[in-house]
Amino acid sequence: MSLEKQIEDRKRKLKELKVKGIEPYPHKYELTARASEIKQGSEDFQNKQVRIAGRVLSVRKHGKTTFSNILDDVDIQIYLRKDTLGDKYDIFELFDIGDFVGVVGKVFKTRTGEITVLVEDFTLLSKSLRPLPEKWHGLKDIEARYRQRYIDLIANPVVKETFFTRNNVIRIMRDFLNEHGFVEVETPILQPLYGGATARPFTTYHNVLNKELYLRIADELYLKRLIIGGFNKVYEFGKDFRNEGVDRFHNPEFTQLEAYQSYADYFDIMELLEEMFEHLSLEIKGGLSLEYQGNEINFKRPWKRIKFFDALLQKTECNFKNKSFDEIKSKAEELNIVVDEGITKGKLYDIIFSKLVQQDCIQPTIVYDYPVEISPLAKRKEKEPGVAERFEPIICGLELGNAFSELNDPIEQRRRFEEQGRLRDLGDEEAHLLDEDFLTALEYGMPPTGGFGLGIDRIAMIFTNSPSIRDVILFPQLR
RNA sequence: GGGCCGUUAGCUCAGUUGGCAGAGCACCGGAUUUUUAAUCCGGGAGUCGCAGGUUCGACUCCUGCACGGCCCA
Repeated sequence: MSLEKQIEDRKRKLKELKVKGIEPYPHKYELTARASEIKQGSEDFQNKQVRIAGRVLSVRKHGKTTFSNILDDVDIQIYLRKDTLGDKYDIFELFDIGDFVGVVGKVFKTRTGEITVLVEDFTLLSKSLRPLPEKWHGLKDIEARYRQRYIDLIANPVVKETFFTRNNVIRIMRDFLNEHGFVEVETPILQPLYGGATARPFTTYHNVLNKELYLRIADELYLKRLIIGGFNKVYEFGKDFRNEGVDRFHNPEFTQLEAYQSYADYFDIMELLEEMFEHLSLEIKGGLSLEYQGNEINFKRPWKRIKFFDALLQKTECNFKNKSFDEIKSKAEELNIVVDEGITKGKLYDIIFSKLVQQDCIQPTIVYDYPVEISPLAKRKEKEPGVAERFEPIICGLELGNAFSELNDPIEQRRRFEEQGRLRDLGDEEAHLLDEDFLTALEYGMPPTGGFGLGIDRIAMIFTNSPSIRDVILFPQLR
């Protein structure tokens, strides 16, 4: 039957129910148990009366008896008999798969041992007008799963598990930081000037203020202002927005955790992150290892640590440190890396690194001491010109975040911004903007500080063994 | 931006060399008092992603477009 006819038929049943004086959309229903409690503690519930509710998933009718499964937090079988329900039994004829039903009845075990509620009374809680996907193939069409995630959640129970795990990741990290004396804050998403990352922004407009605003690409510069203001340890979970392509690892809006700790440097941050990931793995997986897309990952401290230029040296037998742009470019071409016209030295480093090194970092790896050209907010390394105190944690070839000893010298920071300005003039649209207000704040003095940003979606991918970022975002961006 | 693959009933999928549009589930009618992918009998359900082209004839071949996926940039 066509979809239209099926909807018509359900509306017909809706009318019939109303004619019989049944309200199809009542306001509430008192529960005494959840399906999961009944199933787990079945002995305690045996022969006890319960009130439960859920969405009808399947109906097996045998004349004067009917079995049905309803989906609460888990699904549970209910059993209706004409001899217990009398005339009311026939009302169930007007129920469809997808309807919400409330049930009063006694818990028992069927012949085959399945925990079941023998229905003594039932109530329509919400009439569904559209048919659900079929029961055992579920909903497979990837586009439909993303566009109509609510159906995906009903049809594919594993999806709910993924998002419970995502929730756990965030909760455990938040608890961890709270226990380590960090204070959670909220900073502006609408910013007059965007900064803190190398990316293009989304632009919007405030009518009353009559000015352009940007959706933040990072929280960094505001959190540092709070360090300047005297917060010793701060963090923020929030959405950042980057106006770039959409693929398996990128969604234009994504969740980031940023944290800053005063009097710390990037080595302290490395240890903090290692500890946090160990803790996360223990809490979620019950151990230090997990499988991600066929790779066995172990979070045990200390992680492998390798310097940016040493990693490149190992791969290419070429020392890229302190080389001129032309030297790096010709070496890249030698390595069959396509170099776009007008690329900057920093971008070139970035491409070579992600092509040659990042892919192969399967176990948790800390790559540190990045080229200063691509680290405009990180402190320069003492006695090592060209290198900044910056690291990235990489797992399964996935860049999970970014961390520095934060640059707190206002004069040096101004020079770095000015250098970014030159790159912008040469056409690099992702170069950082000079933020005069931030420089003013720095001029008041920022203590030595270590900080990090972590991509929460990617971490959720790893802990849920999801191949695509869209699997861990409830409503991912589609065209 | 480029390459490859996909789009057929509400869902999951077949569709042969270009020759009547198919199945299972779901749905509708009937039988059925412990089923669980219930079973049995009967039924109807389609803008074959969209727009062109080739052809006597297109789900099928060609071109363009849209949406999605993977890979590359």
